[in-house]
Amino acid sequence: MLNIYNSLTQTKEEFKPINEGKIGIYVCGITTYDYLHLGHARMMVAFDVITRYLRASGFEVNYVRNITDIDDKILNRASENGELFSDLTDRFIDAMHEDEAALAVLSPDVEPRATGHITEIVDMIKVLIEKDMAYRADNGDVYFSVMNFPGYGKLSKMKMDELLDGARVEVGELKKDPRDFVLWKSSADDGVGWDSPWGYGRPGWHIECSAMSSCCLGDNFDIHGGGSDLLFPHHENEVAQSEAATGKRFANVWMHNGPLRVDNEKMSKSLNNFFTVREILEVYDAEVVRHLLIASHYRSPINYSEQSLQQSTSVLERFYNCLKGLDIVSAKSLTNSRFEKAFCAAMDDDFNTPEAFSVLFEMVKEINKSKETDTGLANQLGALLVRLANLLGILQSTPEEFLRSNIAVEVDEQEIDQLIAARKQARADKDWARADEIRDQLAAMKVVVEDGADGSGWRVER
RNA sequence: GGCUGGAUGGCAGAGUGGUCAUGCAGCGGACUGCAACUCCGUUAACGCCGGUUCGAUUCCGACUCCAGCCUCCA
Repeated sequence: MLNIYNSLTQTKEEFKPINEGKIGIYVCGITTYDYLHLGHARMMVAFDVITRYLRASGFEVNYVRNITDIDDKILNRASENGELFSDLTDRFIDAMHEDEAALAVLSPDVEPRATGHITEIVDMIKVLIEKDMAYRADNGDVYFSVMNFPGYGKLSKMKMDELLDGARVEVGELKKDPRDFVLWKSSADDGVGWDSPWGYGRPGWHIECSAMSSCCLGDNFDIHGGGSDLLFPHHENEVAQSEAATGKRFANVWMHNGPLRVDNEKMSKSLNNFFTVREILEVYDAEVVRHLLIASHYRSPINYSEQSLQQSTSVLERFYNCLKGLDIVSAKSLTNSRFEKAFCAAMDDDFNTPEAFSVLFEMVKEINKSKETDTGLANQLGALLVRLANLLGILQSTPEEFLRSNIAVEVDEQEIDQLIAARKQARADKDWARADEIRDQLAAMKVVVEDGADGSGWRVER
């Protein structure tokens, strides 16, 4: 039984798909005017784990994650660069795909772009105007009329009158109510835009997601996800637009991943603690970063720091040390194991990855013990460990690949092999001084020697 | 000010009305020429004040503090 926390009801609920065995999930993707940052990566990895697990649980998943490729920030940036906005977005969409692939994030099934759905957006706005849920302002902007949608605030739990208190006083008389938000923005005739019944313009941010989700998954679908910072106003506005337009319930379940902090502060450019995925991956292994992002529950805040990265490194070293020497390729993965049951029980409980990890660590201990006594069992457990870890998107390298490479360290394998051979001779001669000297030499190269019963192995120090 | 969430051992981080989270670090052993890896054992926590209860870190209420959102934001 799968339980998911629903932001709408603020409780964990037993998950029941609309159509038996099938799940439609829509996640708010990114606005593509710059490289992916760590907060984006957190969202992508969180929903990657979720969709991986849903598929492993037997569901047929249709995972839709949109791309906002028209927006003021995009237009401003393109204008600064002196390039076409579409060239800018194409460039950063490619970069996004590279970055998420590096983090082992599987591609969504559909990646709709706002600019590819202008027709649906315009159609939805037409319906909203017909239903008196939206109106055209004098300058050609179209606004959603919040006071005409009685359910406004049900997702974010914001009260209508309190919103009024908090709303900024708008300059001009375009909006009838300060809480109203834009559906269609008029553009200058020579600017970027599309023709519409209200004049030349471009879509507002919120309406894009309403139109694209309906288009890809239908008016009512199973799960809508995104970062918790999108809950208000973005998701609240989506609910209002979609339900006002269709008269049907929008998403059944709302899932929100928690924020990412850097050294316990909100990540922002002004605090100078802003990290892009690609600059982190120049220094840290992708699996280490990925582990950091799933070591906490998806709804909890994550603190990104040098120390947390170190901890994730230690964790992965423990896993890969355990896997070292196992023959998991030809071993059959255990089925119906108590470990797998415990792992699934954790994941079935609102995707509790920290608890799932604790099961994986129990397996590590069991495997390490079995290595001496029952290699067949160790191999089988190892195969299961890799299979379960795959649902989290980690342990997908071989132990050698992981332990012997480090993006931050250059190693010369030939030289290492020579030194290890020389040390082996010294040890055979019981020339411990010489053996230790060679080990120090290797250590200076960031190489750690590990002596085993069947010879000496090595790994790179992290 | 409003809304939402949180406060767990040295650090990270789950969870539970009474009995073990887990990882890192620490401590004591084993293994090792010495290490590393690994194993065995072990220390250590539930913000504060009340209430419910035989018993609360876990439920209820007050308080304090923290974070996110209320403005573009994953």
